[in-house]
Amino acid sequence: MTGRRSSDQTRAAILRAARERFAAQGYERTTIRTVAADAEIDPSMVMRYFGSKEQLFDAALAVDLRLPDLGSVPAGELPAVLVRHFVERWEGEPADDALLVLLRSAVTNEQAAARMREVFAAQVAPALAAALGPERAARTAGLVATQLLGLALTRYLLRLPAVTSLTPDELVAGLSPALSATLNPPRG
Amino acid sequence: MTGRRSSDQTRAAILRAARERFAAQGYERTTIRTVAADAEIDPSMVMRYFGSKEQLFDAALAVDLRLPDLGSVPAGELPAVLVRHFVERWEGEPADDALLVLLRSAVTNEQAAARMREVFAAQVAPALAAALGPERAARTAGLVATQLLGLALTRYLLRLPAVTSLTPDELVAGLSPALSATLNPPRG
DNA sequence: GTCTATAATTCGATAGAC
DNA sequence: GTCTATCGAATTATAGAC
Repeated sequence: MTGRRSSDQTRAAILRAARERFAAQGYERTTIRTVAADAEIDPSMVMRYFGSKEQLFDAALAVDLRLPDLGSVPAGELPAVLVRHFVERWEGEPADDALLVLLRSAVTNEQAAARMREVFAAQVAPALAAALGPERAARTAGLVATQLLGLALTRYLLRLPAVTSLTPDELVAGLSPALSATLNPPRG
Repeated sequence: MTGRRSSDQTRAAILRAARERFAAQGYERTTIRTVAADAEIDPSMVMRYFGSKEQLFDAALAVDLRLPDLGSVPAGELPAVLVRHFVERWEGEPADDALLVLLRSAVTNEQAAARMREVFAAQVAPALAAALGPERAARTAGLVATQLLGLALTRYLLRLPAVTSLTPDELVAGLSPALSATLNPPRG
């Protein structure tokens, strides 16, 4: 037993610090030196544990949306359940840096954009298919993503006052009709 | 008359090259050297004309959405007009780098995010107010922005296959019901 | 108006002592 | 496992010749 942290503790501390920095500053402006300082270790330890800045970034991009089984949600409640799940995911305690890292980085970094497409294909699309059936899911998944990611973009990244000023309940009430219309477009 | 380009030509060439680079790579990965190479001049000329990389960036962020007078659009057609305007704005010829620079940069750069909020307040909000009246506009502008910017995010930045696979007409048809429901929420 | 040369930083990555 | 020292590369920005 030494006074040093275990490998796992050190590794976890580095990853936590890296996610905070990547989330706040993006890939380029985040330096291994500042991550190491946040984790209270030597910069060379970051290289030792993760090999390179790019591999550290890749580890920070791992995200689990924790979507519930949408197949057991009554059809009429699906829009509200979706909006509420993502709002709570973004604003829960502790704030989820992994989600922020992924979205913020995906906009300027092709490696992260590819991960975003993977997350969508592996987590969002199947969950929607369970609720809507494969055909309707295939037809509407893109538009659902547009609205849910649009919310994250304007509220958590751009911080448009017109969006940040809304309460979570107002967001659910305001966006559910739009999602509902997307899933069940009116005849016309 | 010399063989050299005029001041205005040189300045415009620099700005055009800068927008392309900022749009494709974001602020940090864009270097004055590559911008100068694209514009076929010496890097020091960029400094001479724009003072610094940050001031060049600021010049590249100027955007005019060219929104039409929404007050003269029949209420029922407003959603489709909005979606079509922005899709054409993004996909028109030539591709509008200024718009891409602004959105891409605003996600990781506070200077650009502030500009995005300014553009929203100065161009989007007044146009919506002309169509909907000040009260309804104030209530729905944030949700409208969520959907239109969400479209740009998923289609042009993240390039989600579920969104890029849609044609412009399919986008208009698919998103109009959602916008319509936002502007005229069903009683409930 | 345009270019050369270079100053002054900063960063990722490596080698090696302990 | 942790740290010191440093290399090599890249960048913004400036000074000054022509």
